[in-house]
Amino acid sequence: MTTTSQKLIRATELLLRRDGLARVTTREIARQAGVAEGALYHHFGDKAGLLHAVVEHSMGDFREVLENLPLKVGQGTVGKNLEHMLQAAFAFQFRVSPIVGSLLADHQLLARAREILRQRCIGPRRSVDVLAAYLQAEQRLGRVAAEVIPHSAAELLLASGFNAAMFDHFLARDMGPEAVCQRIKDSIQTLMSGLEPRCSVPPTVQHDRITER
Amino acid sequence: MTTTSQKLIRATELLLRRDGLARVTTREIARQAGVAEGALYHHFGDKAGLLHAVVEHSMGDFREVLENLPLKVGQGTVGKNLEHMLQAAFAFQFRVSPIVGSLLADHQLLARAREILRQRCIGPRRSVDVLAAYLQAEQRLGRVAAEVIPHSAAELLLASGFNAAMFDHFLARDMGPEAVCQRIKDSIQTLMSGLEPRCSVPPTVQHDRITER
Amino acid sequence: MTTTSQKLIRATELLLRRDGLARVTTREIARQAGVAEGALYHHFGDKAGLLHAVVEHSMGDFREVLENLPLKVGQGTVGKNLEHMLQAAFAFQFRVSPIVGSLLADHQLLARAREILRQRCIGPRRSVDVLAAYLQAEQRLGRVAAEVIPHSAAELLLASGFNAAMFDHFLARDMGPEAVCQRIKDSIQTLMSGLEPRCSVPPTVQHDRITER
Amino acid sequence: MTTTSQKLIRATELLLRRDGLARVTTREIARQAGVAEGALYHHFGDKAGLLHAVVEHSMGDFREVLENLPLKVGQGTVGKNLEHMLQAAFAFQFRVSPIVGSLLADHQLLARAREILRQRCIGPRRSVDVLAAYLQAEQRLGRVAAEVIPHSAAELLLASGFNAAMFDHFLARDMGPEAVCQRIKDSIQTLMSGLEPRCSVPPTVQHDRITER
DNA sequence: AATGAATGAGCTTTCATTCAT
DNA sequence: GATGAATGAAAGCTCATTCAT
Repeated sequence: MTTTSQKLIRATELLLRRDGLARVTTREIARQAGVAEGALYHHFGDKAGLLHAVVEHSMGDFREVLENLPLKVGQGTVGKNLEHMLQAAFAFQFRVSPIVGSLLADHQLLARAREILRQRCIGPRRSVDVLAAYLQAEQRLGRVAAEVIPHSAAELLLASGFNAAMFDHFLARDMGPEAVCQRIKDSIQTLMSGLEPRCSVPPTVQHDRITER
Repeated sequence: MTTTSQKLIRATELLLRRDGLARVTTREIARQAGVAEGALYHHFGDKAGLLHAVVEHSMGDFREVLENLPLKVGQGTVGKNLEHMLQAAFAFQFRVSPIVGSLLADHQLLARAREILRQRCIGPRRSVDVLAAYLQAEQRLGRVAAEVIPHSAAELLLASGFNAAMFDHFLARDMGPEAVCQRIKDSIQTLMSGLEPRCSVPPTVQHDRITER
Repeated sequence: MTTTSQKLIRATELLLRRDGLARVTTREIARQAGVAEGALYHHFGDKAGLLHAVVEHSMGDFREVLENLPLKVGQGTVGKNLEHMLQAAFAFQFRVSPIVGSLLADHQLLARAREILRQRCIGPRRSVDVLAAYLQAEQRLGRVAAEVIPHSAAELLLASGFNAAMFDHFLARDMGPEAVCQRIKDSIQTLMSGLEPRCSVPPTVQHDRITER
Repeated sequence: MTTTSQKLIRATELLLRRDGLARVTTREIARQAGVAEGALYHHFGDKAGLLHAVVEHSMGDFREVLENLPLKVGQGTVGKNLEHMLQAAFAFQFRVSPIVGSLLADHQLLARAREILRQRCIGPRRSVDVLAAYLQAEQRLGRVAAEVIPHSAAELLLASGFNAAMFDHFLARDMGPEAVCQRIKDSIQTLMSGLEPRCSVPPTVQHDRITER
């Protein structure tokens, strides 16, 4: 059985992605959910309340993945660990991107959202901090190069996913899951190896695998 | 002398950053600019027209920097070239971030903006492509490691700046120019060196390549 | 044991005085009474039905006092008889003032209330008539001056109380019982003696007892 | 030429008297005034603002009459002076009665109205004070009986008019101007002469003074 | 070119009322 | 009798846009 609140949250997610907050009216949400407009106010107080419920719902298992990252230090390979984390991050970022965009368009909503995120220790800054801490720990074990600035690397990795989510949204394109997966792998490979030529690797090897897209 | 259109564009930029599009009314824009509401319609046709004028105005010299990037191939150092490009990119991203947010909140506006950007070859995809082409060229010269996936590296670098701009906006913080400059340098250093320990570290530790497709 | 209907009536009286009908919702009434909203409809049919029950309940012993007034003709003093009657009238007027206000704001409710009052011979006009009849009877006995217009005097006396009740409500002040009592006594004294100087009383006597308030 | 604001004020007065505030919608006001709903907000900010404009407009020349009352001390006859003042008072009270009633139904509006009245020194208390001061001055001249309590007499007189206005409204009756005029004259005559039989009646009958405090 | 009063469609929100449990 | 989630009509209000001056 789907409850009224669930119907409303699902309808809102759908419409937000399709039309953008500014075009999504409470009337339309109720219609799409197949319930009366009043139900929205009964369950969520107001439109903003519903929006925040949608954000919560969008978090999925990202939080859990974030909490477990510290346990991975020294386990498996750094690349695999990063990959797992970024998959979860991207799923989250993809779901919230329509809302984050909308919040930037309304600073009143934004202020309210910021406060909620702060209270729950789940803001964007926190993700960066957790990832940076992980990288630093691996650095101590010698599994990450000493020259690396952990915070900077963490930003680079997470920004990549967030950016991709925003672009998908911006360009109204919809990468399939395999494309997403490959994009994440590519980012990690690039960041793992670094731009500077390695001493041992002769620069004679030409490769061109990534150019046709 | 400041013309009426200039006054309107400046007022809009200010209010967009301060309050977000959803809270910015034509009345408020006119008041802030010190002109009548009707003037807005004389000069820009409608509110969306004004918005697009603001985007154009926000581009600054970024376009020029982008055009000149191919000429830098093989010149100076890769790091310096990237740094110069990212500085200009960030300045642009910082200015447009309030507008990008607003566009994501209103897919009708977004569609119109997308069309304009496509016509002018100035969309976000274009920046990535130009930067990727630059990196590939440097790679052919051996100034960038062979394992690097140019497109992926370009995304990583630009995403970093865009992300930072969005976060500044999201968190209502305002990094000073020096902090911005340092952040960009850090990103480049991190990406240049790569996460994997360099040759000096005994190469016995095998790291998993994530290239299997 | 307090029944559900009693709880609802009390809650309504309280909220009506505190917030005014326009701000009193059925939900709030139910909450204050500690019962479900539906109960209101079981017991009173609709919100207007509840309101009329509150009016009935507010009548207290005023009706009885009114009925007994004719029996007082020629008994005790005119002043004491009037005082007793006005005390009861004021208590009633004080209780109904929030409701009278509300009725004046909604002529649909008002029409319904008017009908009920007419059927029960308890409208405001009836009070004036009863009091006027009493004064006329006393006039025949020579205990009230012959020049007095009984209906006019009755209006003056009742208006005074109604007015005071409305003002208490309007000014959100709350005269204590002693102040009310004194005000009624003053009104009666003033009306008893009349404004015109009495032949026998020399106007040389200065008095100033009432000026500091 | 009738301006938009004037049209709105007139329409509101009409509808308020006919239907009561709770039944008067902004849509209906605009329709009756023959202007767009937005005009209401352009000129008065909100519905409450319009209401206050209606009150101001309803004041007519009452304020002026009130200001001039002190100049009448010792002039003409007390009865005529009172009559003139009460005529103006009633005209005002009659016009505002629909609004006063409505305010009592909505304490939020009421609070705002109270504040405005206080700032303008034009509340109901002020009228009583001015009239009481007049009576006291006449008392010093011996033109009003020494036993009279000026404040109480002032209340009695003004309450009479306010009450009549409320009743006209409550009973949906509409006294013609002559009836109003006569009622006012009757009230004054009654209050001038007083209820107690005059000297011609043997003063042997002791009446109880109710002054003990 | 510039003005700003006027417009009115459409928004979010409220709340008396119903009805399955 | 009692409950309270669900309803949906209708309210106050906003704001991009027009147009006579």
